Amino acid sequence: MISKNVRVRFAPSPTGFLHIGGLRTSLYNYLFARHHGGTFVLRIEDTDQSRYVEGAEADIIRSLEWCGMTVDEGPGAHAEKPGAHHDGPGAHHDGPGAHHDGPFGPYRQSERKAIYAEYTQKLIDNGSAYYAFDTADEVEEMRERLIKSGNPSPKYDYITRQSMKNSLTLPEDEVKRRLEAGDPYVIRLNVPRNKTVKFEDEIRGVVSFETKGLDDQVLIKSDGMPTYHLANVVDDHLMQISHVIRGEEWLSSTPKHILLYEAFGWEPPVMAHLPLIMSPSGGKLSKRKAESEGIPVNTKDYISGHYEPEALVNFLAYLGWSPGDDSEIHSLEELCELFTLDRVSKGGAVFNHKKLLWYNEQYLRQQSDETIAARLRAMDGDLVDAMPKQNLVTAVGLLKERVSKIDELLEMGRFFFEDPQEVDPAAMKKWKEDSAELVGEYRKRVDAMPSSAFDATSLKSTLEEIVNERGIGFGKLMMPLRIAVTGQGFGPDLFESMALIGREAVLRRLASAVERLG
RNA sequence: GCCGCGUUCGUCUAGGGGUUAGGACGCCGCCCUUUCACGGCGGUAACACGGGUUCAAAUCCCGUACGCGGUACCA
Repeated sequence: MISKNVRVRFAPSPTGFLHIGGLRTSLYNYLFARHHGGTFVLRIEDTDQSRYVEGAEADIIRSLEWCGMTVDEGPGAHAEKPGAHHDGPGAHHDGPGAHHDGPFGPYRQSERKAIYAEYTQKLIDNGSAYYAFDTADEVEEMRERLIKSGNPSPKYDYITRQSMKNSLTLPEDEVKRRLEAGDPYVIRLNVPRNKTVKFEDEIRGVVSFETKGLDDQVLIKSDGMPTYHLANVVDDHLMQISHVIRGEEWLSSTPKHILLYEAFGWEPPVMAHLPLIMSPSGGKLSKRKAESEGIPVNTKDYISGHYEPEALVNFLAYLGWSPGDDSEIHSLEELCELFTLDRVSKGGAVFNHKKLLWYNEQYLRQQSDETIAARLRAMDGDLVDAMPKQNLVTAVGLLKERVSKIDELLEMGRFFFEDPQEVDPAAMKKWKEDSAELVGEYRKRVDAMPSSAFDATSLKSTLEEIVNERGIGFGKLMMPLRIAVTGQGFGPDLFESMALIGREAVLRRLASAVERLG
């Protein structure tokens, strides 16, 4: 049974735009938190200064918001709206020590250095950690030496540390002298030699590792920053995180974390390692792979690509989880209700872009024509403004069953807004010898129609007249007409479309097609 | 290499001792539509392999293979 205080965190590092895999991890954390009436914390793991990317944090926050996930605690979680206070432009509440983002702040690890130092000292004091003065080069040298002598995965461990420069091998006074002299050092975890580390993973069951396969993980780097391993344990404890739900790539470093909890004398949170999202060609869905397979990797690409956020959320939720029934479509609220960890699958899940598009269609079609029309106007005002509002709404109704994403409406419906500039080469196969003559005849009759009669019904009966008179197939005139009016071989109902485009433009396009296509 | 984790239709998955192994995406066909789609109906297609345990194994156990992850002063 899940205890009362569920607190989970999404802890991305701001090294780039939010990856789709990170977004799913975040989603599962969010769903779990909401399902149990718990708290969803966002923590920024910016301990690697060399990989820090400006704007990454803002991208993460924006991505979560776009999906509809609300952060309970984290940077900006309780930020006031600009202008709510009379602090004047440029007034800043953020910065080191700001705790208004939640009761356990700060939520950026770079702002918690003092905390890590304090806790690391406890580890030093109780012998669970030690100072190591070896330079990066020296460690590298050691590795190479070991590799040469046939050790495929050299480690700074129980054995090798005995020949390195650290507070376990150096005389006490030299350690003291080096520390006082300000010699650079790292702090390493003192991993015991022969111990079995066991823990129960909510998704995988009992997992166990032998400590002899682990190295003396660096806890504090020489720049004074903690590594992920230390920071994540200290923060999860201090922030009272109840469940750690993260990607499977963390599974093998979990024993180090367990060792740390033990060294501190803390109860570890419940662990749950999620299956990875895989690329269709196999392997973890990396940027390179995904993009070469036409899959956007960054959440921002889905935003700018005009995907429906509900569709992405729904799709991602089902990538590695299922509610156990035959349902497919669920809102974020419903997913919160349904989500449990015991229904998360163990194996990696291949990203299926076509299924995502199917989800996108579902969510697009359930929106009213008016809503979509308004969104179109916001997307491309210039093009869309050429058309009266009501006509645009009608056009949306004609088009929306035929596209996967909202931006495709602009492409497919371009002919509603402007005369076709050229004909789709694929469609030209349907333009035959007699097409020009037939289209010309059709134009003549439409021209002769009173403008009051210019509607879908008479547009259609006019075509039927000609076809019947000549004893030819419907499509014989239908397709050339479509090509002349839209420049395409497919699209919404032609007669409705022509009625919407209007008499003047239709006559103009027919004449132009007869002339240009012969 | 070593350590860990996985493995049910092409893909996402349900099913956890007795099922005609279910659904969804995709694909194919038919119907609707004198057009493209939507929609409706139908079809294709899976328990990685080998041993056990059992009256009975996709399901439990052990191997093997394959895949993936990790093996950093990156997260």
